[in-house]
Amino acid sequence: MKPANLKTLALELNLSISTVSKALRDSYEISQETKKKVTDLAKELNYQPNPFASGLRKKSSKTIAVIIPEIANNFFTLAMDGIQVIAQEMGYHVLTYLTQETLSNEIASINHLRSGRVDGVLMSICSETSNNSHLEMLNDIGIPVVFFDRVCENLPFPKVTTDDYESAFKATQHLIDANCKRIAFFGGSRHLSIMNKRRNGYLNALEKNNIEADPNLMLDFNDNNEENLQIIGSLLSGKNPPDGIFSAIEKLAINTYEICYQLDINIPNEVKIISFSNLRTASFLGPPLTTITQPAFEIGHEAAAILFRLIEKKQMNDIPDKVVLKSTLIARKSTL
Amino acid sequence: MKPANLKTLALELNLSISTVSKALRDSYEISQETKKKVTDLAKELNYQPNPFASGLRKKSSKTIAVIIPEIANNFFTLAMDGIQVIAQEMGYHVLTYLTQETLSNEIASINHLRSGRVDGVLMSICSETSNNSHLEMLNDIGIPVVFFDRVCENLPFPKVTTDDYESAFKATQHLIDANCKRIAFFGGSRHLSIMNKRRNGYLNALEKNNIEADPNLMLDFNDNNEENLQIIGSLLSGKNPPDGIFSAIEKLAINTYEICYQLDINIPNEVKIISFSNLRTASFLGPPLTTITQPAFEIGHEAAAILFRLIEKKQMNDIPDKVVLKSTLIARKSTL
DNA sequence: ATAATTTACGAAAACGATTGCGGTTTAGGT
DNA sequence: ACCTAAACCGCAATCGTTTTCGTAAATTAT
Repeated sequence: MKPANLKTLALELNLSISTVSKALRDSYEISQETKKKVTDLAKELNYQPNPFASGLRKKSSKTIAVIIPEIANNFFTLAMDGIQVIAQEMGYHVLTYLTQETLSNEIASINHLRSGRVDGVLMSICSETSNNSHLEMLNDIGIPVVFFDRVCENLPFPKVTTDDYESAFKATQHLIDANCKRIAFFGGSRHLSIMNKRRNGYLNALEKNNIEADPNLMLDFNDNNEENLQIIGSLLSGKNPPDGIFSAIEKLAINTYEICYQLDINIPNEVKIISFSNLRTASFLGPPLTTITQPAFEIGHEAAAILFRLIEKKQMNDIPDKVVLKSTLIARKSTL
Repeated sequence: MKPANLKTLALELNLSISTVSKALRDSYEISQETKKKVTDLAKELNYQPNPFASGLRKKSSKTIAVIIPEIANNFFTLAMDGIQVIAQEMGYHVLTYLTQETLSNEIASINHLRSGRVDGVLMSICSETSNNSHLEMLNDIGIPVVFFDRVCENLPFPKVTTDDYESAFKATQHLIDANCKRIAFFGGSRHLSIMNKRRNGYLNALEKNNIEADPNLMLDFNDNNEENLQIIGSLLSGKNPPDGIFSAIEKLAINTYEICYQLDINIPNEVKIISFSNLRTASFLGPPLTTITQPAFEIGHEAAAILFRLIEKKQMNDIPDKVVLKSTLIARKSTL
């Protein structure tokens, strides 16, 4: 059964297509009487405007794109939830693109958006993104963009993040306060500004406590899980292992648990662990994991809220350049 | 900067719009020479066909919709990953709609699809969905649909699920083998066929072992987390508590852990737990949780694969009515 | 009663890509 | 030299909606 269109309605009501269109959009040019007849019939036939036709004509799609590295990740899942909630409220549709931490995918995704498919973009860059010529293209296109979490610092788009530096500082201080002497940092790609901020927070906390940073304890991990397990394994089973670990990535904390279980290393007695994490089961791990928990839902929600303001060009005056939402340190047994 | 369109290319090359269009679509009517000139320029100007224009004309959008109850759920997240991977491969875009377990949202989402916005739909129904007049509408529209996990049995769409009955049977048998005498079943909405299958697997396993089912031990939960915690709490702290729990829903198992921590109930000594779950940290919980793990990624991937076959009308002969992928029982300490 | 508005609607041109059809050129056959 | 057919390309309609503009009728003002 073909869906009803303006022509159908117009024919049925002996009106012109343009009148029907205007009636549905509540134009002042149309009488109340006619409007009622039109909207009634539209409801009866369950008329939905063809999004391609109106998109073509109006050059707006009521659709946004979300470009993220991965979805099977508690942070991004929660952020996505925050995005979806407000998008649904505002009557927007959400297209998702996963880059799988791969630059070529990121470029391909952005290329899809050149054609006006979406009215705006929410984005968290992938770990391979070092130069940003493809991101500058977003600027050329002139489409509203808001970065969240993994932002690109030197681009003129609003950014929603958490207080990475401060949180990392606190996390490290927390380990120091727990009497750790050799604190390792588990980080990710050096291309990501959030990683550098977290690393700096770690370094400055060490410095403030007159602890010399040991390069052997600062590890950068990539996306290869097997390799990461090996690296952690050899660190923990080697000589001079750390007695505290600050993981900037949730996955690495879980990997560490796995290795500790394998090597029968006691957490927190032999090594304490704190990690950036949105794991809902952090409290029920063996032992419960001390976490820095980002307000992931709120980050997504806020980023989307800003994007919609940009798209609808309302309150353009108070569009913030940066929004920083605070993470919370939740102390649990893994650092006791 | 406006994106290039056919007119731009045609003007630049002194060709007609139709020639350019045909050249890009590799039509036999166009000479190799011209094709090369056109594709070269298209690449140079980074031409992307306007999706609204071609969607309007061709009545196809290269887009699919995924309608799921929630995204902050390990199963759906992984399924989503499986869907995205194949969609990206096939050059399709993915629109996501979350119903938040609410029927009205489900109806609203489906209504959005009446207008040809998408070429196909992947769907897992929400727990409030009892009657399915709105789903039958999908049939009227004539759009390809594939159900996964939470399927609607009496609709003529392909369904991808796991072996819910058998897995539930095995799970219950596993508890019986672990010497549990009073085994509780934690389920969800009775509207969902997968819940009924899991409940039946539980009941039949009891029956086969000559254990009489105790209605007080069969609990149906809704989406209210606080309430659920209370119910579990009063069950476990009441008289005649269960010595084994089979949870058909991951969230309820986590809730149970929370209550056990609160009430200082020892798992597995006082109560053993097994749960349907895609928790990546199941092995590291205190104690590690015995799980029935669904092949979530594969379910999403397979459902999407079938949908694309339907959309592209290829191999229509061997479109399966049902695909059942097996879950695996992974025994861990919570049932030791 | 006539002029000036206002109200209510329709005609038609966009938006950009696709495609059937018709037309022109070129090559090949006789 | 003429004819045929293949190769190559452009015209124009089409998809459904939006929007500008024009205009008749109804209302108000003079």
